[in-house]
Amino acid sequence: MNIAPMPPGRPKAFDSTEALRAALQVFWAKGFAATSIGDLTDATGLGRQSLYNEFGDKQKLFAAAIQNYRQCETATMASILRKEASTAERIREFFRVALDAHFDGHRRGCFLTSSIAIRSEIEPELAQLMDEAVNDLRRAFVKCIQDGIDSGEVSANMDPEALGMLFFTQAQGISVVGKCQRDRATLDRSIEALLATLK
Amino acid sequence: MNIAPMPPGRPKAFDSTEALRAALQVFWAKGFAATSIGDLTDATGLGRQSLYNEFGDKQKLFAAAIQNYRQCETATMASILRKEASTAERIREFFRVALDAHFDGHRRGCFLTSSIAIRSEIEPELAQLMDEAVNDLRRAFVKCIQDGIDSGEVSANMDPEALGMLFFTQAQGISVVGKCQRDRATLDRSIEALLATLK
DNA sequence: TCTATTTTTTACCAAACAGTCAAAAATACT
DNA sequence: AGTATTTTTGACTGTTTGGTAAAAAATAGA
Repeated sequence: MNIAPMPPGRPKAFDSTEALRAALQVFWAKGFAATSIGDLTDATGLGRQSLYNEFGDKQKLFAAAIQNYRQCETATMASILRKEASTAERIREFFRVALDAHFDGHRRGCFLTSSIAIRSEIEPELAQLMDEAVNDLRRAFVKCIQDGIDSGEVSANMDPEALGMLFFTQAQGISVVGKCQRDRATLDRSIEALLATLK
Repeated sequence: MNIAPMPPGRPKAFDSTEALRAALQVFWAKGFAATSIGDLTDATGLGRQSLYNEFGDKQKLFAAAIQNYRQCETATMASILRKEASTAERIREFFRVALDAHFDGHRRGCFLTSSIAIRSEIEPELAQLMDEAVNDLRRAFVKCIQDGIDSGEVSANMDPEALGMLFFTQAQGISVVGKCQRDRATLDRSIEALLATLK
């Protein structure tokens, strides 16, 4: 495998995905409409023109941020639901990690959840992108339930689509509720109550 | 009881709460940051100056919209949880009404849910307002569970705070998920699965 | 009809906005 | 060293923004 030959012209003074991650943080913290190009150049360190050269306009950059979030954060969370463990244990771990990240850190909730909540601020073409990204997680929940049915852990009478949707919706809800509810213990107990549906 | 004496000066050409409701619709549809004063004057029919005279600035108007939503929509939904029926039946009815309104109508989700999701767009003083408003609903769920425990319908081993939080979070989640999930039937079945936690 | 008071209308402002252009700077290749 | 190519810099544009000022219009009471 050859190393890519150096292209002619002045080399870029920034790392593209690093800049994208910085932009994502701003969109995540402020939302699409409330984020200005100035906010983005500040956060990325890129000059205005460099930002436009690299990512196109504000909306294209937002789309790229969604994609990056999907590939990094969403994929990581979904992978928890595919671990080698019982269905209940995987789901418990999912919510534990989600709540840890939330309460120990940013308290910003899921970027996709917030983006969907304000989707009307943005163009409809982006809506589809958000739907696809968030559906990765829903499908992962459904698959996790199905695994439990296959292994006999979960009753075969159960409806994996409905149960998957239930857990998925709860995850979305927590992303919102976590912003205005600082009592984590009650949220932990509510998840334990939810896990009882598997029995 | 006397009728209010007509004040001096030119009479207002609009109804204040009617204008507020129109403004609420715009904020609900577009979000705070993406709503311009022009959008608001268009929707209310008020002149720019009349809008400022009546409601103060954009943020104060948004606060008034939240209050109105709390008193109308949130209160109506919470009252379903206090009806004369079993705990399970009240909750089932709650979600039925919520999903009916969503899928038959605007598909905009709960105004409070969306506002909380983008709360960083707005001033922190408004955050408290949103928290209080949405907590009305959480408390209504807790009370509904407690009623079930008192009547013997729900096991006394259950934790009403945790279960109330569970249902409340699910309601918030549905408000988001409903925007990108057009399969209502699965949502209905997920609610039935959730109601099984009461047994 | 005149005065006091309030709302409406119209015009306006400075700031912020998204996006563009053209010149300057930095590199690879010859 | 010179040329081709690309990125960076900094200025610029027309528009939209939230908010305000002042005059015009509409009413009650005298």
